[in-house]
Amino acid sequence: MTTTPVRDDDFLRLDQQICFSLNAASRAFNGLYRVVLKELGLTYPQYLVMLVLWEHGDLPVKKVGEHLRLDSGTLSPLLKRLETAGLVRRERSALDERSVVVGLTGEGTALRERALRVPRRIAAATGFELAEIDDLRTRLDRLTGALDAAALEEPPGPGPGSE
Amino acid sequence: MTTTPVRDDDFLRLDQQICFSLNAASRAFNGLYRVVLKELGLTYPQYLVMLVLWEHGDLPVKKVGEHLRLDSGTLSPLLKRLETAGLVRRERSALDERSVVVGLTGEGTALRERALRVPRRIAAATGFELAEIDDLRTRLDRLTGALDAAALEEPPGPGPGSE
DNA sequence: CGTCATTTAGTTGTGCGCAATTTAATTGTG
DNA sequence: CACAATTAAATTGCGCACAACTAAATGACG
Repeated sequence: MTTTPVRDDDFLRLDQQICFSLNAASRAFNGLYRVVLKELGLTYPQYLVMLVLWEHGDLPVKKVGEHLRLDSGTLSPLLKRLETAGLVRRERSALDERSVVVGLTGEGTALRERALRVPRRIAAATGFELAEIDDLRTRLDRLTGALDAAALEEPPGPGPGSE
Repeated sequence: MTTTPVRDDDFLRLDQQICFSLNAASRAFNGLYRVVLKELGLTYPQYLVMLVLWEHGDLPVKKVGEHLRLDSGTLSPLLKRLETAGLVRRERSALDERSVVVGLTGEGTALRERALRVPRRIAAATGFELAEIDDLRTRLDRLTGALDAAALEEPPGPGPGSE
């Protein structure tokens, strides 16, 4: 361990920096997407769902959730809105009646053409080089992995091997 | 311009990576904070507000919002919950009756002692060196600045050209 | 075969984020 | 002083994220 000695007091301020910065960046992204996606009639999470469907084709709700780290509590109402908008269809799977398969309608498929313009506008807005974006993405993914792992270890007991 | 020629098609996938990674990291952070903050009875946004108050003392709602990039639509109900929890007090300013000053109660001030342990647990969970966290923070802040600026320029017109 | 655990969606409830609107106080201007 | 413009909070409405729970279908096992 290369733990640099830092007083809790200082740490509390450092902490605010990183968690807050990440939060702010995420919301700033969201704000820009809101503007750009408005003309497509999509919210940012809806756009993410459409990206998944455009890339992978028809998928059960479960699979969509795995791609986006979202559960049915979030996806069910969201997909219902996409269905109302005429972009997707939902049908019970014949093979497994528990599963609901989400598929693109013609309109949903067609929307992809208009969505192709979105990423360039977003990327341009960041002012970052592609390489830097990629580097940032790598670090963030590593961070996410570490945080998820930690969240699983935190709740049960404060030490190794209780219960 | 060092624009690497990339097809819109590829771009659409790259795009999913960066926006999605940031979103995922933010939610992963949120999840870990949820676990760690549970014993303090705070949500993550409430924790951010407390951090601001601990650092700056009593502040009008407006100032709290400036520190956190949040407006009264978010802060009003949040502060009401903190008030109900007995952590803060809200009083109309005598000098400017429009303004509501948010102040810590004794209980709110005391909570800081217990909160001092939080950052270390979070930082440990990331598995990142302090230097790397700081580097990441810097990049994210730059990103946020660029995105905010872009969001202000986007809405008026689609720019030179299209439509 | 029947029973029970697991899996998959959906529902409910709470809280956040933000746009749009409302209300009240303050400031600026003639 | 009167009156319009601005400012600060609060409220309303919508959508997302997540925990907790329900309902229905499937799979495992004696």
